[in-house]
This record gives sequence, C-alpha cells and structure tokens, in this order.
Amino acid sequence: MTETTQDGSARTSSTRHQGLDRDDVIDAALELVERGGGDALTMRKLAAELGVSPTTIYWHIGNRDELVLAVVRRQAERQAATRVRGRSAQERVSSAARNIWRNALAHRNVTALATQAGATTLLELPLETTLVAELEVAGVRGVAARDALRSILAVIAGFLVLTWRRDDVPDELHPATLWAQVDDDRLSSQTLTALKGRSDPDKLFERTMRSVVEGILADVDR
Amino acid sequence: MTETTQDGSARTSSTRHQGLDRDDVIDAALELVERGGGDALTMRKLAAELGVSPTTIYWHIGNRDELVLAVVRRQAERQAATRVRGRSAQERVSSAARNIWRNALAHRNVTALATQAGATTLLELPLETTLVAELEVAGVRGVAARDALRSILAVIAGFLVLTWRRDDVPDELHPATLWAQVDDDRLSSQTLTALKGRSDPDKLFERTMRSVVEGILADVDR
DNA sequence: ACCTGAACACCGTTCAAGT
DNA sequence: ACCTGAACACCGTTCAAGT
Repeated sequence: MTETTQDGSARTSSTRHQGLDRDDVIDAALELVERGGGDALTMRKLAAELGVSPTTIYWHIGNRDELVLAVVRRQAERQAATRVRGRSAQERVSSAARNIWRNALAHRNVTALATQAGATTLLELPLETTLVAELEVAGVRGVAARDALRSILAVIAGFLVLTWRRDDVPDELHPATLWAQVDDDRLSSQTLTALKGRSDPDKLFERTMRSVVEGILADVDR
Repeated sequence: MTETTQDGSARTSSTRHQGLDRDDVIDAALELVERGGGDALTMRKLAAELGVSPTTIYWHIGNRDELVLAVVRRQAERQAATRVRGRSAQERVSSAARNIWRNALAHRNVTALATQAGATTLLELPLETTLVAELEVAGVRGVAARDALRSILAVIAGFLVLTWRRDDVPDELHPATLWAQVDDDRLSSQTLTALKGRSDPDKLFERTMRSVVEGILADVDR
C-alpha cells in the first residue's frame, strides 16, 4: 500500500503520504473548493487527493467545520489589500465597497462556502477595515460607521446571491422563465416584456451602491 | 408490518401508510422544513414521519430536488397576498418591499431552502408582482421597472443573509467578536467600540431601502 | 396503482491498532 | 508523532419484487 499512488498525477511540490502537514491539507482543500465548490470538499475526496487515508485529515485538522474555517482563513490571507481609488469621499467609499464585491466574484466558490459557514466576516475583515477607514475620512464615525458598513455589506451580499443564482439553476426557475408566465392587468406590456430579460448585474450594483452611499453621506451633515 | 406504526403519534388528519397521496407528502415535508430547516428534510426522515418506506416518496414525488420545489410551491400558495400601505409612491413601493422582507423573516426556513435551491422567484412571484405594480403607479416602467425590482430584491436578500447569520453561528465568527480583535490606526476608538456592537436589522433595512427607493424614483423625472 | 426490501455508492466521524 | 482499517450511523437513489 505504501508503493501505489491513486493515480500518476504529481500535484503539489511537496511530498505526499509522509511528511504531510496541516498546511498541505489546507492548501489541497482550498484547491478542491476552487475547482468544484464547497460540495466537492469532502474528507474522503481530500484524503484521496493527498494520497492518504481519511482519518489522517482528522489527525491534522479537527473535523470538517474546522477544515472549512481553515480554508476561509487561508483565502483571507491571500486576499491582498487592494487599492482604493477616487478623490471624493463618495468615490472612495464606493471603490472600497467595489473591491469587496469584485473579490467575491473572482473567488465565488470560497466566498459561497464562507457565506454558508457564516464566516464572511472572517474572510473579508481586512477589506472591511479599509472600507470603514474610508468612511471615517468621509466623516462617518461611531455607530453611524458601523451601520453604514453593515448596510453596504448587505447590498454586496444581496447582489452576490442574485449573481450566483444565474449559473447553476435549471431554466424553469430563472426569473425570466417565471415572468414569462405572468399575466397581470396591473402591469404594462412593456414592463412585462422587460421582466423577461436579464439585468446587467455590474451596472445595477454600481447604481444601487451609489444610492446607498449617498444616503449614508447625506446623514453626516445633520 | 401493516399493523405497527413507528410511534403512537397521530399527526395529520389523513390516514397514513395507505391512501397516502402527493399532497400529504408535500405537507409533511413542509412541516419538517419549518421545524428543522432544510437539512432536516431527508427522504428517510420524511418517510419515517409518514410511516412509510423511503422508496414510497420516490413513487409519489420524483427525487429530492423535485420535492424541494414542490415544498416551495406550496409555501408560495400559502403566502396570501398582503396589503400595500401608504399614500405616496415612496411609501407604497417601500411597503411592498417590506412585505417580502417580513414574509421571509416569518418563514425563514422555507425561504432559506428556496434561496439555496435558487427558487426564490418561485416563492415570491406574487409579492414581486405587487411590488412591480406599485412601481408602475409611481411611473417606473419597462427596463427601469425590471432593474428597480432586481435592485430591491438584492437589498432584501442581503439583509436576510445578514440576519440569518446571527443565530446558528459560533460566537468566534460573529462580527462583534472579530472586530474586537482589530486594532488599526485608521479607525477611531469610538468607531472600533461601535463595531463591537450589533445593529438593529429592521431599522437598518428601512433606512437602506429608503435610499434605494429614493434613487429609483429620482430617475423617473429625467 | 401503490408500496417494500435489499442494495449501491456515497457521506462524517470514532477508535483501536500499527510504526 | 503520524497514519491506517474497520466500523457506525447517516445520506440519495435504483430496481426487482410484492399486493
């Protein structure tokens, strides 16, 4: 059993099956998630990937919940602090918010996993800190800053849910399909037609976020 | 085997183990979800609940995915159309949005299940239609109405994610706990203190939604 | 038409045992 | 210290078989 490896693939640079450490396990787990989503992260698949018995995972990490948290933490480290752009307060706050949004889009599988595990703050804390810093510069402080942050994060989370839904869902559940079956007197035909189409999530995000940030900044002067 | 029932509980008014039909299965499934969340909806538990073998479920409904959709459809029927309040366009649109939000809070388990299955539109279509109708009255039509709807739904979804997270998640993952460990020069001490506290999700929802609806209605006159 | 039992291919997790 | 094998209690799903 010591001689045979599952398949011939030489994946990571590290040796496997002996000298395996916690970091190797987490790296492999993150890779598994990025390739196949959170559902692909099973103890058995991960063990197979590492050429090791499932119980070995339990020795290095605790159980699956702890593994997920470790994966999220690793991704959090990798999310290098991105730069904030813009001159006005409005622009800079929006830019910091957009950074979180774009990052989540770029790493959707890990982000979805974190959301599911209730660990989004763990994942985004550095980026959120930057956002709050920009709010401070804009004069939003204390409880107002906290509420502003939560508000902005809610909008981001909402758009992520909306965007994620598009791919993996059967056609019969798409809004476009369902609206095509609606026939209501209260709605004009032009609106009904529009509802059968798709929105550009990026443009919509920008517009919505602008309204929310404007609302937040408007409260400062009171 | 025909004589013994799992336990002595007489649950629904209908007979069980014979004369069981599709509707009974869906009702029991919905009840299971409302009690224990989506994870509690397993074919085997549902079968046990009905005093029947798991394979029977497959005969009446298809597989688990179809069962979930059936459950969501049933809940959609039950969500009686709620009344829209307010006089101004701003108030009425917000009221229609709030109806969706409140409904989701009241039936969080089914709503979470629907979200997970990508079937929120299936669940909310009647309430969404009412919302669009109010947008029409406010002069928002066609593509603008569609985008406004999606925008508003994103905000609702975001606040749901934010609110759901509060209960079932370990303390070490709560924003309050994580922010307590942050020490960043860019943040004032009063803001750091505030970040350790919780926001009132309802108030925050109202304020954020007001900004978004204002933004939507402001575009009408252009 | 309606339901069961056995079976398959998966899970997470524990525990005694090996080196 | 690090790893394995066997086992337990769960999943969803299929399929031949019973009435």
